[in-house]
Amino acid sequence: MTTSNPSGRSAAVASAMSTALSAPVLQVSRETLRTRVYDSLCEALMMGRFEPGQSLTVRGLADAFGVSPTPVREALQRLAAAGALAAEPNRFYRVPVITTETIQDLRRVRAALEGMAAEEAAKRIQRGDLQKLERANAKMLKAIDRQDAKAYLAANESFHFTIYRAAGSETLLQIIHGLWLRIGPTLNLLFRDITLVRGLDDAHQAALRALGERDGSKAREAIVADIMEAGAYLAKTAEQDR
Amino acid sequence: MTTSNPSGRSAAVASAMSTALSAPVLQVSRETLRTRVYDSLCEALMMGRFEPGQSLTVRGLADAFGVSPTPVREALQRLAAAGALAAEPNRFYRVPVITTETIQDLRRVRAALEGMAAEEAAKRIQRGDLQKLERANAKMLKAIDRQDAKAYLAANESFHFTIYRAAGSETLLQIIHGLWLRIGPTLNLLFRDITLVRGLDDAHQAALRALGERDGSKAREAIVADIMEAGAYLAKTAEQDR
DNA sequence: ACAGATTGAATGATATCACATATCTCAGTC
DNA sequence: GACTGAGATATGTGATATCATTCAATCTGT
Repeated sequence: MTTSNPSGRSAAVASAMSTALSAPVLQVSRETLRTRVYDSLCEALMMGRFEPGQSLTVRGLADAFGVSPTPVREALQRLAAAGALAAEPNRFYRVPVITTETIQDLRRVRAALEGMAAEEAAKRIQRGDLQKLERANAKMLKAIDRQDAKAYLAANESFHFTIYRAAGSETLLQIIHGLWLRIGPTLNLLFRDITLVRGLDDAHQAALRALGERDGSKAREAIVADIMEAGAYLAKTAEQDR
Repeated sequence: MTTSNPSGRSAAVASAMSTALSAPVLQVSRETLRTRVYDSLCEALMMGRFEPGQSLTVRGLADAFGVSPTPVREALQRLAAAGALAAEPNRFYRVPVITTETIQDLRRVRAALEGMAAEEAAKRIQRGDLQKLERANAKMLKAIDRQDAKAYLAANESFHFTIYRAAGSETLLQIIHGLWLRIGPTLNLLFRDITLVRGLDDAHQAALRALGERDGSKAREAIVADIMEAGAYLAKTAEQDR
């Protein structure tokens, strides 16, 4: 056992981690081990491979990744500093269980920042990015048909971040990424077992159209609507859980 | 010598650090060493004790703080991840020299987020916080009279963050703090040697009034104006330097 | 049988050590 | 005199060892 969490899922997760990391990317990269670990953990969080409340231990992950505790601890610390993990004093790191208040807080900030990014993206987006958006959207529709939540969420992430990258602001991109890291586990948990419906795609369609027409305020509106919709759904489902 | 930077200021800075940290805060705190180091470095960055371009070394700071390299390395890494320091591979950490493009980028994001925080603060701010704002403002005026840039900047920071804390969003607060960390060294450097003028206070007066009247959009406007003004001044001065 | 004390295992934090690499210094060479 | 390259030095990074703390299971006394 790599961790002591009650759900007992971490061994499986850890082995997934291990394979993810064991592709050493044999370029001349200046990539440090802790960066690799950090990136792997980010992806795991974003893809919902960790459940809220699950505990992560330094040694457990170090074994899973096949590295020493040092870079793992530093990656965990960085995630904790960003609010993506909760660090309990002298205990373990934990995937945070966020409250509905926090969800709403995040939603407000996301709406402001991602809306701003979308508006900016409308001015600068290139044809290639628009095509990329079309493809991501097509993937989402297919995922809905197959009821494949994982593929849906991956395509959704790709769709959004293609837009945000197009905004050309490194600052915005970093902050938005940090926000997604926080909401990711909870979002993905809730999406895991539901039936995906076509309606979820409306806001994306609107965003796509607005970006194509280079209409900044419409693009903003569409993204904000998407965030609000998902957030409302999330809050509703969280409410039911209690 | 604790570092090898050409300006040769780091020894003095380091000793200032040392005294800052050597007050061990003998509470039962769960505070870790790396957190203490991180906080000290944050404050140093915010107060302009480091110049853009200055290099910081793990071992140098460790000596200055009287701790082992480990917690220092982790604090530096965290700052680098937040964009408050630049990490040069197998070289040293460096206080970033930011471009005017980055300044404008930061300014846009700051305007959106700090404006949002001010608007929210207008709804929720308490009488006690308003008094705190008055005091901070009075300190700023006194600092202008004395031409004391350091006191001015400290009071300015206190003023702004009192507002942002009043907004009641931990998410916003963290992000804004991160943005200030990035802009801090450059901002403080430029303010160090100028003659402070009364006009700098206008936006703060307007913000204070708007918050007192609980007028959210006016409060937003005032804060945005303050950011834009300072940013324009900053860009102008940076332009002159070339 | 039960409540409190105790001990042992697990964990994160820190210190120390080892290593690869980038930069600098300064002979030696053309 | 300028340049090249080997060695020295400084640096961040990663691994390992040790420590303090926490928590839970066990033990003990009533």
